[in-house]
Amino acid sequence: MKPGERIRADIEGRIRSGEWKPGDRIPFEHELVRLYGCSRATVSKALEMLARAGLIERRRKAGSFVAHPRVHSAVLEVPDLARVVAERGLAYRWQRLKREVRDGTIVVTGLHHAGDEPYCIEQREISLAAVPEAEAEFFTDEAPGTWLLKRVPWSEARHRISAVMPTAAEARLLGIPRTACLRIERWTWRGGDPVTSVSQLFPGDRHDLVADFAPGV
Amino acid sequence: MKPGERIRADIEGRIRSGEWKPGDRIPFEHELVRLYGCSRATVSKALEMLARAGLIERRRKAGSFVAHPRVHSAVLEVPDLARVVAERGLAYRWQRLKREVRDGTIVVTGLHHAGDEPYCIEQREISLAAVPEAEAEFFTDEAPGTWLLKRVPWSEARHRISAVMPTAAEARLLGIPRTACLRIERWTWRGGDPVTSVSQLFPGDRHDLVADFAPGV
DNA sequence: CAGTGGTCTAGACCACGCA
DNA sequence: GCGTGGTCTAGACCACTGG
Repeated sequence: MKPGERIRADIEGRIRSGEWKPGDRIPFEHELVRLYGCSRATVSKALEMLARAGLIERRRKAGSFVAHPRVHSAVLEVPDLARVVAERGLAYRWQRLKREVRDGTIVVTGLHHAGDEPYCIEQREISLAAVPEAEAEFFTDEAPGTWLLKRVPWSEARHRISAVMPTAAEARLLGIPRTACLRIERWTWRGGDPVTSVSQLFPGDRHDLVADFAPGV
Repeated sequence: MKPGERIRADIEGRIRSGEWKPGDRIPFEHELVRLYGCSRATVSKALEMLARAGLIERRRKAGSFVAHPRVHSAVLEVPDLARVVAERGLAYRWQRLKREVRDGTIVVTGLHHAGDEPYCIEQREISLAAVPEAEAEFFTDEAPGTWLLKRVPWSEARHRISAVMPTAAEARLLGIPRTACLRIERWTWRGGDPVTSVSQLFPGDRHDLVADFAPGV
């Protein structure tokens, strides 16, 4: 095992096992240099990775300390619908319902299907200022999300997840009674300018979201 | 500006502006060493940070490339309920409904209130094997989540978010009609052993979740 | 104001993977 | 094979900050 890896694994183990508790000071860099017989750059890099993973907190002059656990954030997987459907062994299909242009924005409405059943209602807006080539697209065969992923440069995004009752029209489209649905809204920017936004509506019994929190993994 | 910072900001700017597009190869490390007149360790560290941020992808022998954007994961904030309620300018209160012990597990049920209204039903399980001192706690004044955060060492967690209809009893507790609710389930482990799990049920119109995705920030 | 972490230089060896 | 990124050594200076 490489020296840096060994240091990281060793300290991580002591923290996860509870031997070193939140708030405890871990050895100074120069002490670790002596303990492990390697250079300070190696020790520093190992500590930096632990700090980035949220396991320790580094303070000038004071040293490095075992961080207090915070289960206040987690990594949310936002899976590709085609993949989710395929993983359940069902055929995926996109069905465009409507496409219109208003105020320099393309608005596309459609249905994602799993097998023969509707799975998700999607309403997508695309800014023509940000993605002018979208004007020539009709999104009949490919969902706009899939199309965008292949073309749009780097972006920031915000998601909002909520539980709502579907309108009568939405319930009809999804082929369900009026029961709880999960709504995911996503806004995407590029350099501060809006690129696209989407609202997806899932029957509550057919879709959920999973988020993991695992410091250091 | 420090050399490493300058390199990182420079490359990041070229990527975000679209000058360097996904799939493009960025200069080799030794070229950047020459361009910026600094050591390879500095260049390497700058590239490592960009790679960790997901902006570039590094491949041996081939070089480093601008990564393709993926909006497939995001950071989900899992806020402290007391804080959320306080931020809305309402009084927070915890009301324990039941506490029992079965199979080496404490099961606590209670209500989080915002102002005078119920805000969330919580059912919490705590493993006595992992947290023996919980046996002496009654959780009448403090929600078990708050109590645990102060005591339990590091942990891994998994969240599941879904939309459900409340049972008649749940709707009565929340003081709402039978309308869509957001359910958040969380399981927490320590070193692979279960520590606690919780199920929280919110009226759909009173709570939602926000997740951000901002590569490189 | 002493000692910490933060950052940098100049060099080196290695493993991997494309040609 | 050979050049790339991955990792490491040994040493240095600096900014910050806690005692």
